[in-house]
Amino acid sequence: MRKKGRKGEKMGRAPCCNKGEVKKGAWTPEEDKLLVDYITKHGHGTWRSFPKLAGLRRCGKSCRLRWTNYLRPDIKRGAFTFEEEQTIFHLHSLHGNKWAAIASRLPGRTDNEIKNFWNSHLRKRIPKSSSTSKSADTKHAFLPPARHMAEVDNTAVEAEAPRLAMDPLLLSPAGLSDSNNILHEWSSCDGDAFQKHMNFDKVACESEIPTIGAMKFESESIVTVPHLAVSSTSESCDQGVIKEHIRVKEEAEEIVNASESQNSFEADNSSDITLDLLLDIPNDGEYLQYE
DNA sequence: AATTTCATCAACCGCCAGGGA
DNA sequence: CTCCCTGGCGGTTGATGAAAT
Repeated sequence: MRKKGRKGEKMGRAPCCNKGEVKKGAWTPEEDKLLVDYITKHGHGTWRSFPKLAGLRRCGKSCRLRWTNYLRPDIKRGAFTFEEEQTIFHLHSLHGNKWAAIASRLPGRTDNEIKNFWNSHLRKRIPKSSSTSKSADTKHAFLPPARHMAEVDNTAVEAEAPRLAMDPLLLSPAGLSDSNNILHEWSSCDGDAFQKHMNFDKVACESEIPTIGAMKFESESIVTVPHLAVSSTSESCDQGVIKEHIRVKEEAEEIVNASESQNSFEADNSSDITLDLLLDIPNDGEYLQYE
């Protein structure tokens, strides 16, 4: 939702500060000291007026960012721990790229830091689209072609919602008009499957890739079905993944069957198709031939 | 040793939501 | 109710150093 410009003003956003007068780029130790000293003594007050008061030739926004991302005393620096990685994966599976929300659950870590860590480290462990999975390097190969929840952020869900709502296999009598509800429901399903597969991954593959749930929309609820997405470096691990995947599919079948018994509006032969859609399994079992 | 490529991360940019006038 | 200001957020960029050639 864009807001209207000011009366009598050209459309377009007014700059937050005079670009000609403010300094940009890396902060110097002197600037850091000025910023910290002032905030320590007076607090930051209004960020817009902060630079002038603190004697800095910086944009207020830049000052805020420098403080919140780097100079704040409670910031924890250094490598992320395994537990933190797990937490990030978990929260990302729930919230998508809501870095601030994720950061709020990781004391001492900033949204910027988490975002960078995700983009430079964790994202690489997520499978690319199934069409490219076969040619992907085997070091970070995934079975089967699965869609990580990381890719199902708000935008994706919103983009998918109309299509899903029109999909006869997934059609819900209640409709899917509100993607926030989808996310909400999704979030409310937090946990067990994810944790289970995190543990599985850890034991079987020493991998930290979480799983996701595939969604099936029912009249008043969403059923989540666990999904495998495992980074693998060994054949034995792949075998384990396949077995686990089969087991998960069986579990999913039970869930789908149970739901279908309450939703007779669906086509009779839809369950298998729906299940495969839920699991993103190619019909020809192509992924099983994966090398 | 020089050059190129890659990875990381601090910082910037533009958009949005919330609140006050 | 509308407009405006501010803080906050997420995506992207660019500087820098490390690794590879």
